[in-house]
Amino acid sequence: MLEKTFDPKSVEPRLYRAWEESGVFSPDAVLEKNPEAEAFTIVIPPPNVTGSLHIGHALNNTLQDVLTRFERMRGKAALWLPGTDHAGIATQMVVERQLAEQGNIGRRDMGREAFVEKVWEWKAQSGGQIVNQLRRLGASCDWSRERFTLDAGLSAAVRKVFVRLYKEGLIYRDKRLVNWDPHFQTAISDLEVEQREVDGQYWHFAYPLDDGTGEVVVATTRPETMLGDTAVAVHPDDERYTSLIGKLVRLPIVGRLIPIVADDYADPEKGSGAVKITPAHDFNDFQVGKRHDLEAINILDEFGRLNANAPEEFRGLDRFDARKRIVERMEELGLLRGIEKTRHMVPHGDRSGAVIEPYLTDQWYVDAHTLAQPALKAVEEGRTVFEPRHWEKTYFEWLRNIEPWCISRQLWWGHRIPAWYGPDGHLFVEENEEEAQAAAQIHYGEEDVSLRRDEDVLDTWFSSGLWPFSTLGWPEETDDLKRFYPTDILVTSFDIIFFWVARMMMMGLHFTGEVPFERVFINALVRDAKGQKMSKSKGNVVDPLGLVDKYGADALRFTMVALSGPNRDIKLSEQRIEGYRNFGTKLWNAARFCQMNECVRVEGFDPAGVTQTINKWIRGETAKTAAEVTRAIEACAFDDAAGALYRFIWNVFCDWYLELAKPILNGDDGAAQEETRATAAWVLDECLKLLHPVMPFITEELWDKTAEFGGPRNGFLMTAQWPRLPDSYIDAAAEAEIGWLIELVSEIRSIRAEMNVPPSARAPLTLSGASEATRARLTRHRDLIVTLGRLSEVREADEAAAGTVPFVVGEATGALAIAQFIDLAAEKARLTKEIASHAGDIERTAKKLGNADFVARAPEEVVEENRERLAEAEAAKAKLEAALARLATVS
RNA sequence: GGACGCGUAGCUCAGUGGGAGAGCACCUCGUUGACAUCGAGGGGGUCGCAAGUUCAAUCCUUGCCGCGUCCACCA
Repeated sequence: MLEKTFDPKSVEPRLYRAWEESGVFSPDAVLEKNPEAEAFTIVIPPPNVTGSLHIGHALNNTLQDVLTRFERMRGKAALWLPGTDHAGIATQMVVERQLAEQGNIGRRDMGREAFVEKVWEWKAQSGGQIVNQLRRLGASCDWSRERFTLDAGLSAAVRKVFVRLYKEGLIYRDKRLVNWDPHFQTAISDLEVEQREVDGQYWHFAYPLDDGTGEVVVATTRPETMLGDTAVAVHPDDERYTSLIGKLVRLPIVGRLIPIVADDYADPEKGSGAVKITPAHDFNDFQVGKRHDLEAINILDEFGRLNANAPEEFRGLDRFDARKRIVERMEELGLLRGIEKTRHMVPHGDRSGAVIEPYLTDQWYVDAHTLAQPALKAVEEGRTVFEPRHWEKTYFEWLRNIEPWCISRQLWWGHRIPAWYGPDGHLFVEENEEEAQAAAQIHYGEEDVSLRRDEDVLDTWFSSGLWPFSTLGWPEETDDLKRFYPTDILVTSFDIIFFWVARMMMMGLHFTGEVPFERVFINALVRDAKGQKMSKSKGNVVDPLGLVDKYGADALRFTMVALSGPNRDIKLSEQRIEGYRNFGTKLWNAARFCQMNECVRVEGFDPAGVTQTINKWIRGETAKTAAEVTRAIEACAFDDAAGALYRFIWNVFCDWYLELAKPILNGDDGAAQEETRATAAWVLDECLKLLHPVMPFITEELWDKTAEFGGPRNGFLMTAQWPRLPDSYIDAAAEAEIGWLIELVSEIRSIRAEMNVPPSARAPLTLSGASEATRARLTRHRDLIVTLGRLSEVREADEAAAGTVPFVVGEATGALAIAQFIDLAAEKARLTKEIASHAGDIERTAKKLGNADFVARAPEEVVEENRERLAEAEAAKAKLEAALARLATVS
């Protein structure tokens, strides 16, 4: 006998282990039996190796697992390829912090090799926890194919890609302004910069004209940058300044003579209309500098301190100290013309939180513009489709305005750039040192050349960009690559469309000639119950593993699926999870009911052959549900799938079918009983299959437990065949009949409740005005109606008698003889209200039908539908009016 | 400044050119052997506002109001 409730805590780990050990997560299990099986592939968005499972992962990975389990059950060689990302900055940060906590010497003292070794040690010990957390969620990843972005194979792929892009001219070195993170002392890409609004000030400085005829006032929020000023720009059409163009100002403190140039960049509307130009420390100024051939003077070192290009007194000062100092000095010089408070956006490093400095350095760049073109075309042509579709606009927007991608990082943890410099600085970009040596020997014509390898590593996203094909063995022509690439669908969130999706498209198309995935499903962002973004600082972060502990993985999974509608945000409340836990319990108890009533699977049972109306009906409802769930998952309409499952299992199977089956199961018609038992068992099995992708644990457990009384199963539910039920299972006559039955019982219940008839009171029901078909139905289901309506008997009558409570079902009038419970006033009110409601309906419909344009222009079936509605409403109203009249007579 | 999205029941959200839906919450009743993590019933909405298209608009178009997100911007 099943327990009263399902116990996820004991079942989940046991089942997961059983699945994993049996090898069913791997597509190889399918391919062994059917080498021709169609492939289905998802590569996981590799979580950071430093990460732990957050609610966004729970959502994202649940959806991937639903798709994978679904396709696996449909007989495909389904591969969900897992792995983790080495996460350059994040990991280096974690390990550095840990070294500090343990009182170790720092990274720099330790040296590169030793430090990298430490990171690998850390990875072996505590890295990749998240992978086990995914297991707790029930993720059916093929762990035998697990990859790491820094493993040997992926490293080889990275080197190959780098060298090829370099030789094609799509990777190059350049000296430009980069976003410099003084905390980590590395360049970062535009995407890693986060604009934050902060309090700031404008300082207005006067720069004296060299000829002594006056001054020019400029404003800045970064006074220290004035030390690197090499011009002042004014708009060519700004009449206030036309006479000054070409003149020189003497830069205060520094004493450098700098020109006043005319440039469209200067906006007469802003500030004084004159703007200081610091080409080495401002992106706009850099462009101005290029146009006017200005010197770019770098005044900072890699820590953000003032360097030797600054006057003596400022050297070595932190940029923010220097800022104060500059303001003081300008004030002393009498050149501070004003201070203005402001709130403005300031760039910060997304990892370090440090204020980013535009900084002039040599870095490696990818010609993203060139690579973007095929990536744009592929989506424009629909070779890759985003869902929801509107995200394509975001993708286009970014790719059409893409800037060169700075890929070098001054870190130690990552893919070291395969570039070597000869003694004269000549570059050799090769996949390994031997090849670089060989190239150098050819170049220099000497035997042994001493080469120095580039110190930098690559942006983590460079290797992530290769993920869909590098994980499958590229550049080798592996069987996996042939079979599983391009992948079918990528499931990810919108915040990495630029970082990751776009880069995979660029790299995938360039190196394989094919799109890396045919569909991109953008999942929602999980927020707290109030709709706020979860963040550690707000303290509203929900721990998915805590929820798994409390409610079970299935409940969390169902919640994620049920909330995955077309919206961009998901507001997660615990109440919702609780509700879906209850749903699992409901299913569990339905199985328990089946067990108690010996609803046992019958080998060779064919639902097509059932004869009982309720069995024909539930067979059709099951088929409809299977079709809907299939359609919904195929379309990534996850909420629809969850809704269809919930409604069918709870509101159809449990609320009605099992209730309707009770009289038969307890009755004495042996054949009907046998058929109903077999049907109930069959429906339960179909429920388990259909629900399995969303709630794998409880369904697998029930699959196993029901075998104890239903005979052994042929393998896991996980590998059972997905229901494919023919439309012929739907029987219109049975549907109409059960629909009528449900309506009748509902009416009876409704009246009983409204009249406060005690459940123990059994009342007789009469039915008048019934057609022959209805009378036949009545005969067939008399026992059912009596039981579910808690009636004493059901009679046919010529008309509803006085002292009864009437209601309308179809063409017939039912009447409950519950005179002793009738509150005349309440009953009068009820009838009046219902009559009014019909009257309203009649009025609206009649008006519509009275409109000649409507009758002439609306489709015929709509007109006909309205005519029927009008007739029905009029008939019902008439019956209720008659009842009201009788009521008046009685009183 | 540019782009995108959203305003439907108290809350969270589905939905459709032709009679407004679900879950939760709320109210009433209920210990009939699957289930109180439950059952039966009920109340509750001029579908943000305005105009337009249409025989017909919650749905399509435009404008407005409100909310949110992303991108750009440190004169």
